[in-house]
Amino acid sequence: MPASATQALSGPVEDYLKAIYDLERVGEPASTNDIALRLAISPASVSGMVRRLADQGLITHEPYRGVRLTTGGRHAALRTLRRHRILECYLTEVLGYPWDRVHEEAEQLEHAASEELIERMASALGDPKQDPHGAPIPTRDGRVEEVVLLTLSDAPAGERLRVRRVQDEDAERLRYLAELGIRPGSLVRILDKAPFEGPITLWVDEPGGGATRAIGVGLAEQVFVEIASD
Amino acid sequence: MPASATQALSGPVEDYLKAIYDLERVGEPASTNDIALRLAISPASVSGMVRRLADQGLITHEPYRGVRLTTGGRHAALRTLRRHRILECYLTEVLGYPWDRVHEEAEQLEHAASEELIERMASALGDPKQDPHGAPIPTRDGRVEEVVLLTLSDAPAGERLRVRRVQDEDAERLRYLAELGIRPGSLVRILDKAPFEGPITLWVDEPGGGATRAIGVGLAEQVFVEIASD
DNA sequence: AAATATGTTTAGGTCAACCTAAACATTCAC
DNA sequence: GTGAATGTTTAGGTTGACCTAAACATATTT
Repeated sequence: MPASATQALSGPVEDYLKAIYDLERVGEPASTNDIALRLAISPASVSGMVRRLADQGLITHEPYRGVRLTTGGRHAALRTLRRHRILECYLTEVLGYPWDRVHEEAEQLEHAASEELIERMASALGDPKQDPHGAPIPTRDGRVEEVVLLTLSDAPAGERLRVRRVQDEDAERLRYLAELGIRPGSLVRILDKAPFEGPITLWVDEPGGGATRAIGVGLAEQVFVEIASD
Repeated sequence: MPASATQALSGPVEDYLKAIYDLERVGEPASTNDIALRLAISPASVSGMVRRLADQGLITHEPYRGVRLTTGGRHAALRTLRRHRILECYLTEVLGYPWDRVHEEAEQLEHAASEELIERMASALGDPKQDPHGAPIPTRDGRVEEVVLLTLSDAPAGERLRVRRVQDEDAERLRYLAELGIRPGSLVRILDKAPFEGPITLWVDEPGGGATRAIGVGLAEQVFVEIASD
């Protein structure tokens, strides 16, 4: 049974598709365990859901080799992602939500908001291209340009770096990054990388000058940058 | 187990409580069948849910005599009602939703929106007192003034009447009423009530003059009015 | 007071989405 | 190429929210 038109999907199904999309994007096809870990669900439950998704034609599954989105599945995932990110934009820009609490709220609303609502919000915002954490917003017809970015932990020392995107899942982390002045658009320069997974020391440009900061590798892996062109 | 604090309730539970609140408001305690009819659910299913709600201390149930909200249950119902109505206001006033589609969208969102979101919307609107259909919005601490109103089908002929509220469940009905110029705030006068449940002829004041309209009793029962004081 | 109509509940079943514990398959290291 | 570690699936169970069909209780009419 191939996934044909835009049928309504349940909240959990949308969450699985989003997770699979994201895992696939990073590297190999998503494994049962990866999905389980990311959604905080037992591997056994994932096994069951994977079968259902495959039956619905949203994914293909080669046992022990992982799961891939079909075209239909990818479209469904991108629709949900669009909702999520438009909501995040709207909540921060129009309703004044703080950076770190937006993800959680959008997570709930994305399953309930109609296409019409999302499009009304999008127009009110002038069709934003990125969400508040720097993630690209898929278009109505399911296109995204996913740029491959360096993580701050892999970036070279000495160069001027522009922060492009940060992982938005963990509210506390986001609060901390904001405190350090690290958000999409910020300019930073790595001064030193301590060996053995040690802290990274960097210079963060700020309106009134700048500051030296040190962050751990774990946190640096959540920050995506590109080498500043100019 | 009495309902103490503000626990999260499932969507269906919130829908039951809203329905019971509304039925109770009109008259006698809500019967199993009334609830079933209103929610388009089988009476048997309602029986089951009623037991669960009673176990949770949200309602009291005297078999064959009906169901009543407890204080906790009433508060929960009013919280949901507040969400719903704030959402309706926000969707129409800020996002330009048409009158007749707002109810449906709010019905979905009310179960997903956090208290914080609702309060942010409420402040953005300047704490509205009524939703777009004229229904009063409960306050944060669970107060509503429910005014008893006449239906247009019961109202006396000849008097100047002000439309205060219309039932919002049926989108087509709403569209039709809007066409006739009948919405909260409109001024009307009954010219004639045909006998045997016949049509009601009325004069509807409109910006550029007014018009004579005829509507059936069924529709007139959905329109609440008061005698215009001035 | 019996018969009928109406309203309610019980019995038994389904489906989605989870769970744990146990069995099974694959890969990797030695 | 055997054994351990890792990853996946099956078996069996739970919960919420629904269903139909049948049994039961109350109310109404005659």
